[in-house]
Amino acid sequence: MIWNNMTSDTQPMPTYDPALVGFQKHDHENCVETALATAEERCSEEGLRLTPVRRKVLEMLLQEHRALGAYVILDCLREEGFGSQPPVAYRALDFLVENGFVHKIERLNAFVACSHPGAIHSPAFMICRKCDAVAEAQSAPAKGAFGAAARAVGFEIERTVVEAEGICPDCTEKA
Amino acid sequence: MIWNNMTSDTQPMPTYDPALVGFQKHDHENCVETALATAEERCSEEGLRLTPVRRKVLEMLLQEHRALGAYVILDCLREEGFGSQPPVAYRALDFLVENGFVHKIERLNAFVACSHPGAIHSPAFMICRKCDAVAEAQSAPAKGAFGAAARAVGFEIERTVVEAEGICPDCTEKA
DNA sequence: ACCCTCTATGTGATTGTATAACATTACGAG
DNA sequence: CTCGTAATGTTATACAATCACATAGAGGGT
Repeated sequence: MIWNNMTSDTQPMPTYDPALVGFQKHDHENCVETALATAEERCSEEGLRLTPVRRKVLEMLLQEHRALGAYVILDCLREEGFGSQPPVAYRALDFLVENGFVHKIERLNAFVACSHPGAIHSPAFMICRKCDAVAEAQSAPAKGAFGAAARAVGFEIERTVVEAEGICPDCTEKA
Repeated sequence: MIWNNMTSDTQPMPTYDPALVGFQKHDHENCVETALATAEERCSEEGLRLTPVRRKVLEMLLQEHRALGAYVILDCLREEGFGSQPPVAYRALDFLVENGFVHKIERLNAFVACSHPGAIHSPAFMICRKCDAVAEAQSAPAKGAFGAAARAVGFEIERTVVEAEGICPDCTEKA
């Protein structure tokens, strides 16, 4: 169990604890495994093919629990013996995003594993500008004043991007 | 229109009417001039310097009334005799965004002139996926359920990106 | 088994987006 | 005028995304 071992230095570069999701501690080891299992189950149910490349990308994003750029992902794929050209990563990401396993963070041009896959949801994100941690939450922008404005002018909303930038509780504490 | 001043390259003429802002008709000629005048006034009031490059970029974005990529802007600057390297465009855009004259549309990696400069506001956008038209509206995501979720976990929101993708009234009519 | 088709992968090349680093110029305050 | 700062110019490069085309596999139907 990693989740009460804050001093773990196995991850060199980011001063970021993968056991912190949604800015809260959890059993990281377990969550990766169960998420992968769930994904596999859902794919076989719906006739989707969670191929090795796609599975590897999803695993990586679950493992890191933060937003990764496409080229970081590509580097990792290369090291694992997969194709090394950008389309390899982008195609896997396209599949995962289309089927709700992964979200794209537009603000960062990066990708993050979905926190509650399966459930139909329009996600919203909180992005810490200090440590780059990303937490997923729910949003319903079409329900509020913005949705009313859209209806008023006759704009038909299909999808919304909601991303808040700020300081996460962890970085607030440190300051 | 600017796209007629450009060299006869392969840029497709947008099937988009600049007199349609916020998906509604308006006096385009007039709005560009007054917006530029207002910007100049505000700059001299606040000690900001609306230099030739910055002014040109703002004028271009007002003229087009749609989201333009940084390199389209850069091309135009080059033709007007300004520097031709990316930082020239990006620095001007940084200035305009920082001071609220222009917004960045994260979803498109593009920039659009602000519809109500001066007023403090957290903008929200509607982006038509057919014609790429962009309309600006107001949002207050921190007021709703999302804001509550942020407060609950101790995340301090500084800025939010709200962008809705869908079909604008004009394109709905045509279909 | 076979062929067929559709999906997925692999690869090279290219285009678009953005920033780092450093030199130079313009401007204002003292 | 001189100095410090802001703005511009330029080279180079990193990162993001797509195009085009070739190859490999998985499944279905005969």
